Amino acid sequence: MTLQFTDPAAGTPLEALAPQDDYEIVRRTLEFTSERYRRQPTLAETARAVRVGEAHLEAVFRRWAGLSPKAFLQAVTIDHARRLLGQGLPLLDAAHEVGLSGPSRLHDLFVRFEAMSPGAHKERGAGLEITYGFADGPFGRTLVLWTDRGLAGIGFSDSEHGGDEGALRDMLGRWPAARSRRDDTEARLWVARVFEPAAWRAEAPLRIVLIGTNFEVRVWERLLAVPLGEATTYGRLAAEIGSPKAARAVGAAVGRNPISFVVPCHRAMGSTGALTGYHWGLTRKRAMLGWEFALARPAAATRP
DNA sequence: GCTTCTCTAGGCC
DNA sequence: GGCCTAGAGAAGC
Repeated sequence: MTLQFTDPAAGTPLEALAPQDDYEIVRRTLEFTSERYRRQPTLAETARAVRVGEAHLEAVFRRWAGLSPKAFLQAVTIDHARRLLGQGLPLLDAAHEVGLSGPSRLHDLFVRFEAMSPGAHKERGAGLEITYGFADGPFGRTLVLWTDRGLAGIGFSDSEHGGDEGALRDMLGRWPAARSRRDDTEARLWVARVFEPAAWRAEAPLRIVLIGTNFEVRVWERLLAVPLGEATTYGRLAAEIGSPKAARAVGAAVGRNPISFVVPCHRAMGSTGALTGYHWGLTRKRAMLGWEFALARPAAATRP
């Protein structure tokens, strides 16, 4: 399927890959292995539990992440998370314009954000015109919401979250006074733009609108500055926005992030490297981190 | 190592 | 004020 992306800010036609069917196998693999992380199961055991052949499992992972199942699963262990945190991130000084991706972030999803005024937020989305739609993506069935100013929300539909209806209620419920209409065709274009690394280009930044309280928006902006393939902690985020003791409040704000994946709340974890939580399920958080790990280290992907 | 306890900040009603 | 958190660190096992 070939998709033409119509956002004037982003522009080029691109092939949609979105191997959404592979995600189900990846998800089951992650669930199985994280249940028994003490004793890492072999490929054969995993394939049996996921009810696919070993060769198929291998092929799915290579197609989906560009890594062997073994390499992928190593990338989502707690040890690896600790190593990510150990690297540390340079603190940005207060004057630094966070959120806007610089040219140095070659592999990242380039984003230009706009924050919704507190006034507009108080009115619970009154006056907002939201279009939404569902499309398949690499992390399952994806709900996208947008306004004429850019992308406003991303959520996921699965049985744990009440299917399409539950996901929609969750997302639209954040702006109950907004008017909304559905457009699945354009939603497919958004999903292709967001989840296709080839479309991440500095000269065609993704426009997003952050709609939240001042505090929430500050946390989300800071999250946008965490590079792909790296991780941070809630405590570190708190220190970076100038409230070093507010780790818990930061966690709450991160949990309310409306634009999942784009605002990389999956790159935030507890101080021990434990994943601690994710609005759309810990398995999905783990999958996103592993997927990004593969993307950030293409060299490691090809090594046996 | 994991679990429990205590002290938290901030948002929201 | 009171009530929630996708927290953190110490203490105990």
